[in-house]
Amino acid sequence: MSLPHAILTALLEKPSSGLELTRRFDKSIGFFWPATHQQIYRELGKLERDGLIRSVPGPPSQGRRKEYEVLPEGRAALVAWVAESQDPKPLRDALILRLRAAAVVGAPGLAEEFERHLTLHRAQLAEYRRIEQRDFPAPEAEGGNRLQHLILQAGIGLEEFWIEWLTEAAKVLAAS
Amino acid sequence: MSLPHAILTALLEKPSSGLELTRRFDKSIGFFWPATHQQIYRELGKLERDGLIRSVPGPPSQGRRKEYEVLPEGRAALVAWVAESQDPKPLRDALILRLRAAAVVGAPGLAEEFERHLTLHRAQLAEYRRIEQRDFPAPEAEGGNRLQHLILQAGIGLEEFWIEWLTEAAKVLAAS
DNA sequence: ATTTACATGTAAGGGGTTACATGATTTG
DNA sequence: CAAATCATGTAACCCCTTACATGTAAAT
Repeated sequence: MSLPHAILTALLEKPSSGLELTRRFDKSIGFFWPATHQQIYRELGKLERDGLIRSVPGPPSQGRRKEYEVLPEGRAALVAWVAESQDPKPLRDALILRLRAAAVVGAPGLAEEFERHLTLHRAQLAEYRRIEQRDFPAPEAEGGNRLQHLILQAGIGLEEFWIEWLTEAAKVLAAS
Repeated sequence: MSLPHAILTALLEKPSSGLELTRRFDKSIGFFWPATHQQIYRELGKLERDGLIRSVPGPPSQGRRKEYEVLPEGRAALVAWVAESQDPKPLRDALILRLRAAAVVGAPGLAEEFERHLTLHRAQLAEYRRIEQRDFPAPEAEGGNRLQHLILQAGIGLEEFWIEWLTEAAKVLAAS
């Protein structure tokens, strides 16, 4: 039940159409909850049926832009969801799994794959750092954007971890 | 397509029945690719139909233990999969999402949730450390179990990251 | 014999991924 | 007016999750 609440969050910040939401996801919320336009349209339909959002009035027709805004019921649902008790989802990582398989059947070709992932993670880290310098140039006091910075720091920390681990693992793989 | 290869890996280490596999998953491969017995039985059926594994002969009947072993085709499929080019799956984390929502609608109740997650991650880290001391007491030379240790270190490093980040975030939430 | 544990399986539903379809608007 | 772009939507498939169902073997 995360995607609908991600959409409510985005719509509260700024009422938008489905395609706008898709684009905004691609450069902010999508960093930790990606979604395609198909998912987003489907959820927008459900949220409207459930009375949590509404589209601003106008002649309904396919292909015509529809702007959505959050209703009070939607905001209340989001507040409730934030405080819910939810266990963390267990890790599920295919690359670690492949390393595990390599320990059994051998690792030809896997070292290159680790190098490739290293490059991707370095690029992602660079993007996060760029955003950090743009949005948080100075040490902030208390306030709303302190939380935003924490979120970005989670992304940065995770990428740093993967880069460190992949570097060590690539070294071991190259030696084997 | 990760689960079938996880099963092939486990079956190569030791031919097993479905229930045995489920239990072995719970304390090794399941740490980074969890699976329930329903998933495992389904995949075992597919893998057998595809000719990658076989069940040792015997009278077929429901409720009777069936032991599976990997065929040469199965091993070949696993080797090919290890060397495949696969992009890393983007992060998808509900707790970060909730923090993002909290930055918009407020954070009542979220601090407790962060404390709870902290406890869970500390417990997981403790379990990993216990396994590490049991399986890798001395610094190893090169060899197969160097890869196994790397895998465990990934789990440890991730838990350490989350503990560090959750601690900082809980501090900020408490102050807000 | 009945209960308990073992073992395999079915069914329904949710969410994500990919490919495709269609209408509306803008641009040359 | 033709093409490109914008915008919304459908359909099929796969995997995971949860709840439930059924048969077999061992224990008392």
